[in-house]
Amino acid sequence: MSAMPPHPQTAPSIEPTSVRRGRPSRRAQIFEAALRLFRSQGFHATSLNDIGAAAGVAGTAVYAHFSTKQDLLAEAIREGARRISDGVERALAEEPATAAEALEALVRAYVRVVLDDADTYACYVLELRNLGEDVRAPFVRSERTLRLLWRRRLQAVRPELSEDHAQTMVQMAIFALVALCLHRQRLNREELEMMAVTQVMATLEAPLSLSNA
Amino acid sequence: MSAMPPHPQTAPSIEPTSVRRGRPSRRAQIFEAALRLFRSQGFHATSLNDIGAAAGVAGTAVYAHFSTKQDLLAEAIREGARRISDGVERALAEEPATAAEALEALVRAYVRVVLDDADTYACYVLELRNLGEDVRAPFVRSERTLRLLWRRRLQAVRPELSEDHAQTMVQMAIFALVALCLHRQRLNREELEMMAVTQVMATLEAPLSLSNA
DNA sequence: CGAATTTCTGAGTGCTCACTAAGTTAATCG
DNA sequence: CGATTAACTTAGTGAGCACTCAGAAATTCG
Repeated sequence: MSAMPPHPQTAPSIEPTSVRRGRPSRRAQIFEAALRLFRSQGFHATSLNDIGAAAGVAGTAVYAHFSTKQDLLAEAIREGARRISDGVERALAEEPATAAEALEALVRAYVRVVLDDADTYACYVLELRNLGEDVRAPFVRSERTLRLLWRRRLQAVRPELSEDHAQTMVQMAIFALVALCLHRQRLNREELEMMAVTQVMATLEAPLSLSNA
Repeated sequence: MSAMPPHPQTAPSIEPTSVRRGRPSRRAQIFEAALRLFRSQGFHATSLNDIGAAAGVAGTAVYAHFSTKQDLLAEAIREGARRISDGVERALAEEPATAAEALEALVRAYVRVVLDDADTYACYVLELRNLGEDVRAPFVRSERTLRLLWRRRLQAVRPELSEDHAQTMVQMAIFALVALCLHRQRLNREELEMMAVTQVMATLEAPLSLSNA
């Protein structure tokens, strides 16, 4: 049915400003510093001076590139949404043979975003509530659409699941991935991706009742 | 070996104040309101006026029961640590027959805390970083001890796992549970406990490499 | 090089918020 | 009931913060 949740806003993407001679522009430096701080300390515990200092400028220099602190967060979250959306879109294009493979493609798409853009994804998940209602709403909607996609693919594999069960399982699965972008893991990228996909798939495919000794 | 991580501080527990005629004391009302707000908005986004209002008093009335806003959070987290600790202690006392049962007892202990004290546990996990270094340190230590316990019990079931793999799996498992205390689920308590234990056990017992089609 | 524009700085400004102080209401108890 | 104490309120206070502004560097470009 629905192809993809639309991007909440057609983002100016990360680089509307002049790209200086080579290396990362100030804007990008500030943006990444902010992401890092938002993830490690949280939005409200991070001041503009903190961000400026981490990017090597005075706090007020941020205003040359972003209109407001919330705008900085909004752009971070927009970026997170974009990456998830892109990843999922690619997963949707795969046309897998079985329902299980379809689900796995989705899981893998998420895992890759989480591992490759840990700061971004952490903000996307944990700091969304700090956006003003108006800015937040479209992201919440697109999140809902994504979770619906997860649920459908899960229910395709396991038709016996109720909506509520599937919903809860999806939430647990997605949150298990959040663990990977909060504290850095000691495993290398390859191992992590493999393992994360496997673990999450195991969660989703587990029978509902205990079957052990 | 080590029986249990010691409670970071011998807490005054929730009720040192006079218990008024029946019903919850003001202190408890304030404490619960704070927990609820800390979970839903985060520590820094919650003002003392918010807390007071939610408890039916003026913001400054909080100071009659708690010395500082941080102290309120500290007590919330202390309570979370205490409940986890108690639950785990009870799980340790079970003397299960197999390693898998031992692991499951641990998982179940966590699930019960998460489901029964959602607000408390959410604060414990997500707001710990907002405590000052000095207050935070003992909690971080006891957390480390608990994760070590998880890892040992997991490795008892699956000796082939490396430390790093086991560590990451434990983090994912624990975080999957956090999903349950953030947004309220529509399933009833019974179903949730059953399902959560099953899902987490499935994660932990899944083979490391993909085995599907 | 010189002018135009962007980037950055440091000194503000006003607001919010944690916390204090002083006085009032409510509860406890002899 | 009257006195003592705890609980609460209203009105502050000071600090920190997001954000503004005017000018200084730095960069771009003719």
